[in-house]
Amino acid sequence: MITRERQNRIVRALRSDGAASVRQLAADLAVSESTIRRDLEVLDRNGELTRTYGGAVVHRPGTTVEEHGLGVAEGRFADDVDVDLKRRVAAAAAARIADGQVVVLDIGTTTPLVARELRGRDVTVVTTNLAVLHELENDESVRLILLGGVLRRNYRSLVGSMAVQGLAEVSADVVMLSCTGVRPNGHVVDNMAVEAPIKRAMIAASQQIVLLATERKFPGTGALRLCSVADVDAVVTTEGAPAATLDIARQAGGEVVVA
Amino acid sequence: MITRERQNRIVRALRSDGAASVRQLAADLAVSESTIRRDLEVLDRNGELTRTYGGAVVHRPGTTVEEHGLGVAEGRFADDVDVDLKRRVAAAAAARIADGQVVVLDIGTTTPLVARELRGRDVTVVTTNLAVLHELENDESVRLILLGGVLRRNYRSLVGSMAVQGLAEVSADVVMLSCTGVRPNGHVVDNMAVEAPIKRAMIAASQQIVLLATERKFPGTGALRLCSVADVDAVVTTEGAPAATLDIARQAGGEVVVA
DNA sequence: GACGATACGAGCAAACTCGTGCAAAGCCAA
DNA sequence: TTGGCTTTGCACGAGTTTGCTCGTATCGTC
Repeated sequence: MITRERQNRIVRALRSDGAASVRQLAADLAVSESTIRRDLEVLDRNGELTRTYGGAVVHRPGTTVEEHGLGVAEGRFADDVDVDLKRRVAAAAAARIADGQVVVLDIGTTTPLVARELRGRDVTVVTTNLAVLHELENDESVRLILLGGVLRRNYRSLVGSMAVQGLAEVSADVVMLSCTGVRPNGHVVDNMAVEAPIKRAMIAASQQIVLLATERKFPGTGALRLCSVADVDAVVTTEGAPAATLDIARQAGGEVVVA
Repeated sequence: MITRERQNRIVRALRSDGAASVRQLAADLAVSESTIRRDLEVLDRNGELTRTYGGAVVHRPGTTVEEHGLGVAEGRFADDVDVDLKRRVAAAAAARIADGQVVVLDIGTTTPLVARELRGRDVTVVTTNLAVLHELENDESVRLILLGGVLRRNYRSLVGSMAVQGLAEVSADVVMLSCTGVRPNGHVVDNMAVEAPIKRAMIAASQQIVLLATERKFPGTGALRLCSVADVDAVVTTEGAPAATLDIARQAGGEVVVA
């Protein structure tokens, strides 16, 4: 059997029961326990479940690699490559943040990975992203400001005018912006109507804009224009991103970081 | 059996009964008492329950870091009597809420109990209380609005001007107000400077005020005046509350509910 | 305050689970 | 087919969990 399909079956089995043992899974899928252990290790690293001694449990809904954020938006399960790309982008982005700075972390699945990198750092994080809250809730060193809003459970975020209003009170050093697509003409776009105004307010509240976009976001999808890559101070991306689009940013004086 | 799953079963068993003995749990889960003791120790340390001699009781809901909130204010450990009083107050308060209403839930340890009672109900909840968020995060039927603010980890709440600003956008049917004390002269007081303005804004945003105060809050402590019991539409309390203070509310046309 | 009963935690041996290294099997392209 | 690569199952040393025993601490009762 193909690895990916087996892993999907494991996730489904866990979803239905909430937990499963290595032995049980090995019996159900007719493979050895070693194989199950290897699969569980991968799935754990991708945040799709939480490994326990002797088995695994479903990850607390939507904490890291939300099947919603990724599954809904892109029509498939997060796969190793994508999560890995995001993790590299997140690490590179976090490295740009200096101690004492105020950072706005956007909605999305990449920003919680940035948040994780910021653990233990002396920074202030502003967000509407509950996954970010979850990452930093117990970290005393990070000052965390949660913008208000209506809870959108599927995306683990807060939206609405309250978030925009709250941003009016914020002055940040940098915003880590995520999006659903970057067009060949340099337009940074999103496909969520409720998020777009918040993203625009985040941009307005921040001195510097850092765009987080793995190669998969070129060109991506989405009709709502947030800004242009020419407006951003830095694009953090991966090797596969098209040079032509990145050049638009470079020519406008923006930095391009390939993680 | 998987450790984690067993611990979840223990917590569930406790939630349904409120308390359980080591012997009973060992029999139910078909493991030795030693194992149960070890599990209880872990769960106690995580704040998910409170160990007692011979068994355990549910920790005051809101879990984990919650003991700071009350531990700091009222002494080290969860107090069975107090939790029980709060639970009764919370149930009586929740019973007052009609379907479709908008409810503001204050900071504190009683309001998460109200939130739990509201699970599955068709209501809108407005709060700065992360313990309330935690209770309702996965309940699709409740519409949840989180006010913004700076995370105050010890008290699992959001404070600051952003919360007050956010409340300006809110029009609620009722606020479930908590406090640290109700003076014999009827003054409802609190001892947290950062919370008082938010509580006042909550009152302003709501048509009706319901004060949640177990008998322990009479007279309680605190120097910051929030309002008078004469201003509230209902006081939900317990048997031991002084009649004289409650009469102030009654004479002003307020309802008094003894849970 | 003393006593018997019960509960507690530490220590220990046995059972179980883990991850890794390795060889065989499976797959793909040339 | 061959050759290179990935995946799988097994063996094994290391680490974790479990149930038992035993000395100590706590509870309820006298």
